[in-house]
Amino acid sequence: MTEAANDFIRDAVRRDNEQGTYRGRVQTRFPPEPNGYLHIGHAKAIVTDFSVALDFDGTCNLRFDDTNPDTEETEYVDAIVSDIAWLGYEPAAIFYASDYFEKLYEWAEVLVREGLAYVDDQDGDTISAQRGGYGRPGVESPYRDRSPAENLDLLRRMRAGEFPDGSRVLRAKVDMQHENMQMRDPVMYRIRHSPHHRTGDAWCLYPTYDWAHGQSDAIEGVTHSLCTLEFDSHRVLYDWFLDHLPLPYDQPRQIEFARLELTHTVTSKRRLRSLVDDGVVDGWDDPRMPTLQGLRRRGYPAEAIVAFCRDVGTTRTNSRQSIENLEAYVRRALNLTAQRRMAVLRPLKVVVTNWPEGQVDTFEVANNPEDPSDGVRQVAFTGELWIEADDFAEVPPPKFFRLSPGVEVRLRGAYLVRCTGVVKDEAGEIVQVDVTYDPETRGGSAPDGRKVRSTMHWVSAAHAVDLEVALYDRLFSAANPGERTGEPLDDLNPDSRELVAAKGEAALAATAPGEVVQFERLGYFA
RNA sequence: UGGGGUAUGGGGUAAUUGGCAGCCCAGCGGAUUCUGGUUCCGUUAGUCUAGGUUCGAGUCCUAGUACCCCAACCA
Repeated sequence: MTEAANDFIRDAVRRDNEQGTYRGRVQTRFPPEPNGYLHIGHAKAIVTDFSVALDFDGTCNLRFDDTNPDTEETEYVDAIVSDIAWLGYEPAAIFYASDYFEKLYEWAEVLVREGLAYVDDQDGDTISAQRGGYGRPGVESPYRDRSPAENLDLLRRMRAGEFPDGSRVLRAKVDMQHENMQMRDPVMYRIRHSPHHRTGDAWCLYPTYDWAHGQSDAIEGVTHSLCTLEFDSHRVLYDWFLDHLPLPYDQPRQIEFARLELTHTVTSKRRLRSLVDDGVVDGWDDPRMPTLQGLRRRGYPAEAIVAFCRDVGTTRTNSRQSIENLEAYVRRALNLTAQRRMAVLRPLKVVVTNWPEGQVDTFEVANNPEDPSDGVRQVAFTGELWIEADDFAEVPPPKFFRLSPGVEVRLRGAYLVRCTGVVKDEAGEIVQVDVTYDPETRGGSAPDGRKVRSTMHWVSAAHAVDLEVALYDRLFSAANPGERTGEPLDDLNPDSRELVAAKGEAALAATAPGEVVQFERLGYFA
């Protein structure tokens, strides 16, 4: 055991180990359905599944829950595999529920022979109506008491493709009066003459989640099947199936935990898909999406996401984390590694009135003050600059330390300058600020030791580059060393461009040709 | 309407299982700082309600309240 983290899941595992339930073995799995891209909510499940296994020297598999051919695609499989790798986890093995279709079918025949499953000829609406409701018992299907022999014959013919979609299902024979709706003879197999992304046309019979999941766990030798809270009421059924089957390993245990929700963030695959399908965003990896690929392009380092998921903990309490908390982890990670650049989002022109005509000065600036080993860069200084409009106030409010008439400030890494006047247009808007620089303060410090209250970002007008393009590309490469997006903002739709500019209140520092780095918030949240 | 689950500062999450309610985010105050960043120090604020057991209750008991999940041939 590497870590002594404390939560109810680890407590349960520890207890199992003490009692020898699984002879000390710990095996989990992350079981996504390949019908969409992984999002921040999945990261929580991934971190939980993998870290519990790792903490107890166990293993965690990736298993695709591909039991519904109508919604699943290889594209999603590939994306999920690479997203998990990006987060830094390596599955012990990659499996598919579809690997087990034959075994599942074999086990279904076992239940049929024992009189624990039957073929129902009724349609979905009828079955649903017969199921009853909360506080209302269900009624038994007229086909419920078919003989095992007849059921076996029908099941085989279902598999052989003799019947059309929806005409028959295989149901578990449990209890139509059961207070738990999941136990009222749940459907195990439905007929679906659809090609499957892996098994092609081999099957026209597909297992439901309930019939596939626990059995897949058992086949793989999973010990602790961690899932989210909404499956709590399925646990009785999970156990019921397993109780009646000849399992190759010890019977796995399902443990539920609360999913991760974030404020201002949509984590419903259905709604995310519609954003993609309706063209509201450019794709699943649009930086505005809460998908792992979107967050990655937004500049979130994987380790920040993992640390966040670990620290919010695993509980059975439904809750919603604030996006600010996640961002705090992102900032913490980026602060250590991100190279700084000066940037100006809302430019205001500054003219250095005593600057020698045509002179260009070059300064060497540290890329990252937090990490001196990260090198330096050259930044050009001229007599015509841009500063952030917010950094100037003609009439400074209380506690405003930046530029205003008569006040001296430091232009980061360059010179101390003092404001000598403003230029306004006919409408009275300030269009230019005049300053004088002190040649003795080259590099930003005064020989006489005098202090200034503020240090500001600046950009040489002649040397500045398009922030939007730089911002997007740099954010990506800051989080993914060595890579570039290859598609700067020009390739994004106009809306997203504006959003980047408006919301990228990059705590930025610095601006030098072409680069941006640290930021506080960037993105789009509904 | 029946069953299941969950309640700890503004948002999250701990408490050696009955023994000083701790930590993160946010807020506030201060120090440092060539990023109003970072870092450091300090600080505000909490056990759903009402009873009960106990020397002692977030934890145990009783009765309430609020919220979440379940009636797909989705997962």
